[in-house]
Amino acid sequence: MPELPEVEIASRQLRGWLQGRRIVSARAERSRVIRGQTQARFAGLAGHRLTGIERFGKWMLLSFDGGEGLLSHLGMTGKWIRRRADEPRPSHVRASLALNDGHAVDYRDMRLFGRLIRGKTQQLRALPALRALGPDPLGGIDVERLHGMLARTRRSMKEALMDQRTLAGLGNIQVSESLYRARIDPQRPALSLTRAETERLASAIGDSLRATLDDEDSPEPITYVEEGGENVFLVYDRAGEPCGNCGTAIRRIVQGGRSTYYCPHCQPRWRARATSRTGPVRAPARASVALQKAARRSPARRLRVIQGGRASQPMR
DNA sequence: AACGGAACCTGAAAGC
DNA sequence: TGCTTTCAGGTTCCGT
Repeated sequence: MPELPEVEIASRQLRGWLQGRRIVSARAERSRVIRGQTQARFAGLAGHRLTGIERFGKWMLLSFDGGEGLLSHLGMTGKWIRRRADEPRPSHVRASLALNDGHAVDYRDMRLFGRLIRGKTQQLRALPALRALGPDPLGGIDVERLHGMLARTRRSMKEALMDQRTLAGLGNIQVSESLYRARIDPQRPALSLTRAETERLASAIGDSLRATLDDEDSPEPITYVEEGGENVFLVYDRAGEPCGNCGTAIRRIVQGGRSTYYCPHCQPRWRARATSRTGPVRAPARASVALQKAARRSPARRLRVIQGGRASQPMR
């Protein structure tokens, strides 16, 4: 389920779970998640302690003493979870770290699109997968650079923002959400974006990321975006529902094989030479009454609220 | 070099 | 009821 906000939450959780503990034993299943690597390499984490976790877009780099490292990408369905060591392992667990505090931290991934790469921290940092990434948007966006990146591709805004070299960490949800907030047509050629619009987009991306992060990191019941729960997004997965800003039905189209959601009124079809003087779409305080109603009528198909940091319903 | 599309996986939900 | 199709928040590879 992971885009930047979920990975950020995951890294904070991992930090809390691993910091100050020692890994008693480590094991990985033979699976796609570890591709060419041997299981013995994972076992080599035993005896080590976490020294830090960094996030680069959707990647997490866990550093351990002795220069050992573990690079983690959650793919589509990857997730780090924790249990007491004496509790049974859930399904789809591809790797486990047993700790000296009586807990085990598992990497669970149904669809196997995620990755775990073991190695020296130094080597991992040098991997092309990391080096090719654009800057992380949570640290603030360099508008000049973003404008430059967009200016050199003929692809649509949607596809340009999905490219991890543009900005690292945006995924299918955040791109739809950001373009909606910035009132930009997702089908518009990226190279047509003006400097002013790029500025608007940059702040929309920041707003969208922070909004999702806040939703998922609320102090009380921690809410993760997963199967079956409330849809906290403005347009994502809301085809047919009224736009919270103007009431027009949200539309779904497919770009680069992925769904894009947008409001045809707030994000009018761009035509060459069109001038744009519109301001950013403001997020309704929480969600408009209309949206909340709609959400109750038809709860999102595969978004589920998970509370207390644990899945309320194991994936089977 | 840049682009679009298929491939890689499993499971849930919708469609018939 | 049960079989088939569609869809899913990711990257990577391959042909044009």
